[in-house]
Amino acid sequence: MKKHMDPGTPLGGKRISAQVAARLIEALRQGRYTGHDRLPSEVELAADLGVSRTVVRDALSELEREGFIERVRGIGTVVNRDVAALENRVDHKLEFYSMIRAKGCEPHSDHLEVTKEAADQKLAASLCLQPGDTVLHIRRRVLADEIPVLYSSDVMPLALFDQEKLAKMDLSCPVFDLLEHAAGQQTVATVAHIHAVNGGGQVRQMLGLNGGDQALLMLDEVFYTRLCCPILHCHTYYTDFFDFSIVRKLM
Amino acid sequence: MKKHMDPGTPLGGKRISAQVAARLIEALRQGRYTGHDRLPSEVELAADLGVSRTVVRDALSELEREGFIERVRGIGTVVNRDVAALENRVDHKLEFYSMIRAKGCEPHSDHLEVTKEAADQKLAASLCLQPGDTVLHIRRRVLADEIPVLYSSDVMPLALFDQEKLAKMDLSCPVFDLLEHAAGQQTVATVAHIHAVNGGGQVRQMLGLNGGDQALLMLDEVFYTRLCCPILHCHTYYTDFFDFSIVRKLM
DNA sequence: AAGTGGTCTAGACCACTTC
DNA sequence: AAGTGGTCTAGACCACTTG
Repeated sequence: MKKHMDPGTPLGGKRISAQVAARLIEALRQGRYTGHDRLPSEVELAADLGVSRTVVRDALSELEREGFIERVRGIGTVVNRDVAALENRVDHKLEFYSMIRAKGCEPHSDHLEVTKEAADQKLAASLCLQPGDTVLHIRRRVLADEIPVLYSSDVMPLALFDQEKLAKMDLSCPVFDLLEHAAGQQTVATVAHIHAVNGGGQVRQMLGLNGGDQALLMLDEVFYTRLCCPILHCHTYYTDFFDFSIVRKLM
Repeated sequence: MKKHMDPGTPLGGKRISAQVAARLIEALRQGRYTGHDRLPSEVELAADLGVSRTVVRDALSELEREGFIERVRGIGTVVNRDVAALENRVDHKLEFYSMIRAKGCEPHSDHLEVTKEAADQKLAASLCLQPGDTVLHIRRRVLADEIPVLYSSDVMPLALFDQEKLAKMDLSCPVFDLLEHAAGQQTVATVAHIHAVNGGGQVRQMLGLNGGDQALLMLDEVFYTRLCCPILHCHTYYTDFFDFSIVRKLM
């Protein structure tokens, strides 16, 4: 009998179901199956690609989770024509600089403020600290060309960091780089609260909105490591420069 | 040899993996595993519950998709202490009336406006119609006790409906009931765009905000059937009465 | 009756973490 | 070495839709 296919390939490697998923997503983005069209059946895909039906189902589960398709018993796998084209999905990773470049602008940031402060009770609770523990507070604004588009305030437990490494780093880099390189931590999920606000005088001034009546979208967000430990609390104020989208599954 | 467990039970029935998932979620909500605690291992759960590891993994996949847990190779299944307590998750179904009751208020709606209009090009595109096709337009505001908390504008293709059934219905009911009972359609997913706005004079007046400077959260949202057909376009303006949350997976 | 996706079992091997 | 989750195969039967 033929040897089984290699299972358990490393995550960064050539996981078969991920390959299949990526291939299908790419096909969708290029409009191969759009309209009210359907994908080939699971058995057909399995045969075409020379893998088991389970692999195909794993790949399709990925696509379904992301909203690209719906699977209907007795019917088939249906494509959502609109989802593949979405940008800035709040349910995915958001990278300020990429988002700005995607709109044809050149991103940069200024008004950087780095302080070490004592955590108040509320903040301590959200980051699993004791009130009074020291946190690293980084505030900045980000601009697209010369237009201010967001203001952010990031808070991390100072104890997380290797102080020597931290001292050597450029604090104007994304906080995720700080966490990764000076604290050895990665974030994999967040809990965010979404608000529409005016932002108060200082934030509005930073964003050049004093005098106008433009509302701001504010995300109040805690980031977690893969071990579900909260390590970052962000407040981010966005102008209407960005168009955020989200795919909701009504379960 | 022992007979296999019954597979393929109907969706509304007693699907084993869903039972396991529900049971685990309930345990999490009651704080059984919270803290930085872990769930029992997959093999252990499988043995405890008398099912295959696949069933357990299916259930855990569900929990992971919803953000309740993270699964870490070589470590185990870690619980996110904060997610189980979340309310009003934008990545789930939102029911106005339940949300209002959950805050201890009594919901009702008024200022209902029902019209039949011709779809402009933009609207037609979002609902897969021809420009000029007739749409059913329903506007209303919703109050918590006597406080206005949201204003919504819902648009559906008129052709979808059985006109006789529609005529018999109470148009002040949720649009989802109209779609289900007069058009035989259910929505399973949406694509939403999130904006912070002021809302303009009419909306602000409806929400009793003229004079103040409170910003509004606006969701511009298209609803799809399980066959990925767009059947409903909503614009909803929320005051800060609600606190919307979302779990983001950074993939 | 035939074809579709949905669920489940059983068994195997892999990669990662901890001891 | 032992234990964890991750991936894959193979096979079975079920529920739903269509002809």
